[in-house]
Amino acid sequence: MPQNLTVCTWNINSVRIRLDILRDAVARLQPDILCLQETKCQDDRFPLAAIRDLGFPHIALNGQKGWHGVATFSRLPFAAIEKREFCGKGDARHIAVTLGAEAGLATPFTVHNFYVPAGGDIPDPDLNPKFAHKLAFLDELIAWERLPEQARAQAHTVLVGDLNIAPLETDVWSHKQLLTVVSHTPVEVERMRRFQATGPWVDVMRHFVPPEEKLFTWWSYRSPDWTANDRGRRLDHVWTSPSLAPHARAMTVLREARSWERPSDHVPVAVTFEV
DNA sequence: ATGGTTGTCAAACAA
Repeated sequence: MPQNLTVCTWNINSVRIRLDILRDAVARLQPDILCLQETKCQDDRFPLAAIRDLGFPHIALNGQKGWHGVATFSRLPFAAIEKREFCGKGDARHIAVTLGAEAGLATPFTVHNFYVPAGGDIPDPDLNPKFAHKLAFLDELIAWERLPEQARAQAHTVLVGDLNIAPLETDVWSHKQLLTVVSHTPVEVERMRRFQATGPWVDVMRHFVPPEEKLFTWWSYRSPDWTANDRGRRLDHVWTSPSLAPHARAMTVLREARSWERPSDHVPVAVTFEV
């Protein structure tokens, strides 16, 4: 029996102060698997009861005090949870969950949830250690041996998260003006493409909104009115293994969430798969 | 060209 699985990703920028709009996002998107980034909450302070009340009994956490942090919630049970550390810094920037037979799935379904370093303001690794860290993080992703090739071909895998890079010209409000702005510089975009080629990973959001059209998931807080000239970027992504891409049925970028009370600067993105 | 805002945790720092 095929079933629909909706996977949602959202950089929530503090999970504890946004439980109300988290509830609204869940009501709108009805995800089966919800991946958050920038939870800014250590694991022993996580609002587990509130998440369970939203309909997610299965919770996988990788948090730290004050900043970063990722979390993945599920309506269906996990067969496995895995966390990876990058750049030997102890940062909480990745968690993966796998759903299997316990969740009623014949083919295991793995979801990687990433929070890639933002990279600071100056796009020069010699002058800016945060940009150097971002590039080193991407180099580790490129070198990441996920699965043997044969297993990779059969597995259903999703990679979501705030990747902090807008690769296409239409992923930013002005390609020309952002070429020297961290998130859209050629050196980052080139590394992202190399990482994408290792899967290979399929940019499934662009199966629903063609690459010729602008598509954003983030609008800066530093603008008095985010709607005024739509100066956004697509920093949040949903990638799939080639085997899973044809199973994608729908995609939503919940733009309205940017206007909710006390919003995150990112909005949720959801993709529904028939598996 | 510059500065603009938000969150953590209580002074800077990160985004």
